[in-house]
Amino acid sequence: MPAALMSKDEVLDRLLDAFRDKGYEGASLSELSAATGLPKASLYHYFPGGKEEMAHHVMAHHDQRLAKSLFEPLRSSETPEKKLTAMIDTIDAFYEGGRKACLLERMCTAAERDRFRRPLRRGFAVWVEAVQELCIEAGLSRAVARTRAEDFLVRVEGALVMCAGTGDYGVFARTLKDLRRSVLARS
Amino acid sequence: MPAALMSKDEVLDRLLDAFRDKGYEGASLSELSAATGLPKASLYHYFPGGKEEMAHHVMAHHDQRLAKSLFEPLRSSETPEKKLTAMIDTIDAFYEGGRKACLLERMCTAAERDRFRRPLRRGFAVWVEAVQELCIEAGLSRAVARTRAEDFLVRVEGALVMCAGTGDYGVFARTLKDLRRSVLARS
DNA sequence: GTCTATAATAGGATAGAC
DNA sequence: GTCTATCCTATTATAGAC
Repeated sequence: MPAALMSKDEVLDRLLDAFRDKGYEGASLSELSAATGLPKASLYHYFPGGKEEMAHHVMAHHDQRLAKSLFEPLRSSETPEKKLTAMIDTIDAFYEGGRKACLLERMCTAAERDRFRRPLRRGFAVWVEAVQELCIEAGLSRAVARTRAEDFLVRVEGALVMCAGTGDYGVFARTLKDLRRSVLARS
Repeated sequence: MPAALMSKDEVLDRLLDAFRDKGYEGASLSELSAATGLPKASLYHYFPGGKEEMAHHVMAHHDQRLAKSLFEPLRSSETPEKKLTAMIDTIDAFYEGGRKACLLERMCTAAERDRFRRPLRRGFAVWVEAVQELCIEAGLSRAVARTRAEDFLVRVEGALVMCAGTGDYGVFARTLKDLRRSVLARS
């Protein structure tokens, strides 16, 4: 990628930041250029398909990051409770307490969302399945685990929307706090 | 507004639809023109401030609609349980079972969101307060009612995001079903 | 491989006839 | 009040020098 000044991951990190801050249509090539420090023509050199290709690569990069920071720790030999705690801590950090938006949410509310249907479905599905497995491990039935996992995502995404709309980040903190105690609970 | 061919409310309804479908940056003037049947110049005649003014009027119109369909019924003399049921039925219809997006969510994830901070805060606040009052009426403490109400909004918004991302509208149905029984519950 | 300069197009906004 | 025709700017995208 950029000679050796910046790694591919570094570039993708910055594009990810730009997309999740501004959204797909909101992130202009000028901003993507500024965010990466690369002139537009250089971006096109790496991503001949333009903005759409950048977004696809960013989504794949996002998958990687979640896989490493969120899902990999779930495969450890800790108790489900400890793994849940770790996951929620990571989520809190990743979204900076509700101050940063979710890439998936930004992409699925984009006017061009149809072009990203596959990676979006996949992105949500992978996450839901990870939480579901954790619930199963904690002794919940497959069906209950599934709805718990979907509800988990619903509340994280919803809390991020509320924070963006109101500026009250306490909602995110309280949502995570409640999820810590409710996700794996019996009954 | 348009001579007498279309009422102001009709125009605003169509603009509302366009904005909540495409988002603020995604809804181009050409699309807004097509959605209303009015040429761009006519739109500028009614909204001299352009797209930003249109969005502000649409948000005010949205407030009106929610006030009438969601909040007004809450002032009836029915039981809180019945009023909650009515509210959730209305929500289900308004979002077409999760197939239609929320205007507030679309606007607060817009790149230009700063220009709509006031109406966004207000839009969320009015809604939260309405649900909070309902919870208080049902016998919950002010503090509990507040978190219940915020959680209500969090889950509605989150379910809409999940539906948009996955195409699985069962999530919205299940979320509403769960809210019907949990929002006013004691404990 | 990298960047300056520029083309092509779409978007927001207006002029001015009717 | 309404619409056709047009302007200006920003945006995506590319050519081509180095």
